[in-house]
Amino acid sequence: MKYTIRDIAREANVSVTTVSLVLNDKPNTVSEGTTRLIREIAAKNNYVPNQFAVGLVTKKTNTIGLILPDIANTFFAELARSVDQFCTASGYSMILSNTNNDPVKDWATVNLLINRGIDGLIIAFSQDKNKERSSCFITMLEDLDVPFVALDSWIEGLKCSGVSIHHSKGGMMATKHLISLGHIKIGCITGPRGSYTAERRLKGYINALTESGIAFDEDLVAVGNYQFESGFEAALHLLDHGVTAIFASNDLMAYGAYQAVQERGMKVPDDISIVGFDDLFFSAILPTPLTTIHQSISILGEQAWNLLYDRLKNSGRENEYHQLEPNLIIRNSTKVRKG
Amino acid sequence: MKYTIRDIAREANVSVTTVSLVLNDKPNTVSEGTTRLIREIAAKNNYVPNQFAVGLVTKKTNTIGLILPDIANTFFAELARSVDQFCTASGYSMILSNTNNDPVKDWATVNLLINRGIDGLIIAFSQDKNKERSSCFITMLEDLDVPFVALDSWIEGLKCSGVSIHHSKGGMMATKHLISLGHIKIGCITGPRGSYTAERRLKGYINALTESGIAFDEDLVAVGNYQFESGFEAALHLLDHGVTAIFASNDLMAYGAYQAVQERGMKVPDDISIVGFDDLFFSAILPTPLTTIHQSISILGEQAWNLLYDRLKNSGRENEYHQLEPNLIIRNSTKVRKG
DNA sequence: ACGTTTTACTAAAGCGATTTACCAATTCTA
DNA sequence: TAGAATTGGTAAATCGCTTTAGTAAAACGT
Repeated sequence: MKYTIRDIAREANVSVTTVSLVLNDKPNTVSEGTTRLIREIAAKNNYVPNQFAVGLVTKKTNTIGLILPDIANTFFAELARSVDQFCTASGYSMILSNTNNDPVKDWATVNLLINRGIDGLIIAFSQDKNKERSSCFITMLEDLDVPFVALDSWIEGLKCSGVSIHHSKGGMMATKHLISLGHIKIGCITGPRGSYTAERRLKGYINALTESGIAFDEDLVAVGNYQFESGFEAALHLLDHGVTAIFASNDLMAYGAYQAVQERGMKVPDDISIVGFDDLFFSAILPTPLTTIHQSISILGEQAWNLLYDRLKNSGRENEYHQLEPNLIIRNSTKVRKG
Repeated sequence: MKYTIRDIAREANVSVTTVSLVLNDKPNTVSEGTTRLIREIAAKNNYVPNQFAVGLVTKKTNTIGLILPDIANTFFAELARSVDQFCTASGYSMILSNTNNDPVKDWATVNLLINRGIDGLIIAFSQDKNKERSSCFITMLEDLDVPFVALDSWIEGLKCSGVSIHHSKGGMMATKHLISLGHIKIGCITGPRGSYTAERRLKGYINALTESGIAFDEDLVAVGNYQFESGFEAALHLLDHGVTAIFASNDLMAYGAYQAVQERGMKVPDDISIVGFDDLFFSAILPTPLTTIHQSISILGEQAWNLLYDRLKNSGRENEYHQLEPNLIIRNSTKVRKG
């Protein structure tokens, strides 16, 4: 049926112990000749150990879980690729789960993956408005016996390791850039209420305004859901309030804003300046390339993996939360205010 | 340490066999009282069977593998979401692996996943120019004891189930559209040599030309690699050969072609018509929306899952290969030839 | 030359489930 | 009332690996 360690042992005329020792590079005293022979036979037969058997003994699966709110969003897709790349390089497999931004599914998925026997978990939380549920979730996560790290997002109050861009600083940089161009009526399209990333970016926007002595105006904040369509709607609303510039909490919504500006018969950046957040691949190739806050997705993925890997190999680690420096990329969608 | 079936047995004063039978709803003759007792004890202690032990015996994990060449490509990202959605709805988990379009990694990944104990596999093959290796791969796949279905792509000669768009028909529709607008010097940017999808789409292009009595000119075919940058380079090359229209084998390369046209100081569609393939989300929101061949990604994912599920539940199925009808979406990037 | 190391390897006990084959007592059936 | 069927279970093998505790023979030290 399947080629097992026993078959190698038989072929090499040694015991399974010897084979196991050699193939796992465990300290041993097997002669060089035998070692080579075993390796050759294993390679020739394309031997791969049965992970159930291994896992049953070692309690390890060399598999991690990655929980993402929206894999179809380019940002998360690239994040998935990055994490996958680093974890496969370390000999781990990745189980990917998509939660459609549903916090209840976050919960369910964590449980599911735990019972599938993952060794660790990387999770980009869905937004959750429900404080009580969140706090149950926190308890459950902190009681988990597998290590996990938060990626991109975070739940207020959760003690854990994680990595994300410095969202509020990013929001601040974007807004200050607009202010430096002479804009005063600056609209903000935020992500969904209850989303950690959205709240932080909004915070940055508000801080920038305040620091520059511009009064914060509730009416200039429109709530989106990080999707294109919602950016379009929100921008329409802001345009009606006479803004001359818009800070969109992600690029996708910024694209929606472009469309809204066009709909109103105006032009980016001549009439309206727009700055986004994420720096998706498309932002650079747009006919009017988007000024935006760059997130280094591969570094995000790498650090998330490194944090998890540390804990996998060395359970007693302290929590670390890394915040990556945002990077303002100035392109053609922003310009000095007219008149 | 962990609560096992043995603990339940001890607590209920029965054998592990009895517990196993009850908890798995296997045909048994256990009395109602004992059954209830066992269930209660299991529930009280929050018993979850060790999946390694289960998998070691049953060889089932309720997990499938999805192998994709490039998760960062929006097309595949959406495909992943679609497959994930349908398979989680049926109680399965999905392990996602990215191969970076490396056929050697296809091989390795299949083996890896098999040994991780997946029950089935959905695979979008990487292109492979190496005929000999392909044929080894085919042998290996056909000998596999888990069911698999090919998605989007296919390996020449492989007997299997699968689903994809009708690539060549799509290529033909795109090209005929250009011909109907009066274009004669039509360039084609193909995907990588050896890629099934690329070859089929190219075939459609050639057939359209031939059927319309236009001589096929090798010089008007430029090879890309499905990435933006390669589309840019290829288009530059084609423009040098005086084409008035370009059929790009995917949208990403079509975006590259837009850029090349701009670089040459020309305009889409006034000077150059462009048609793509995939109909990514972005194609519709571009300032000059792209005329393209629409693929229904969610149907692709659904059908792939359905085919696999059929085999999972009912191993004796015959192979089926579904080809989805392509759909030409006419937007603003194509126009009647000048002059 | 005799004890000690080192070298090269092995037997066997798990890991935690499933599953097959069987058993003893009770209840039917003809 | 004897044999068959049913009821209510169990023992033990097995899945494929890791790991501990050896062992026999060769090499070494003095």
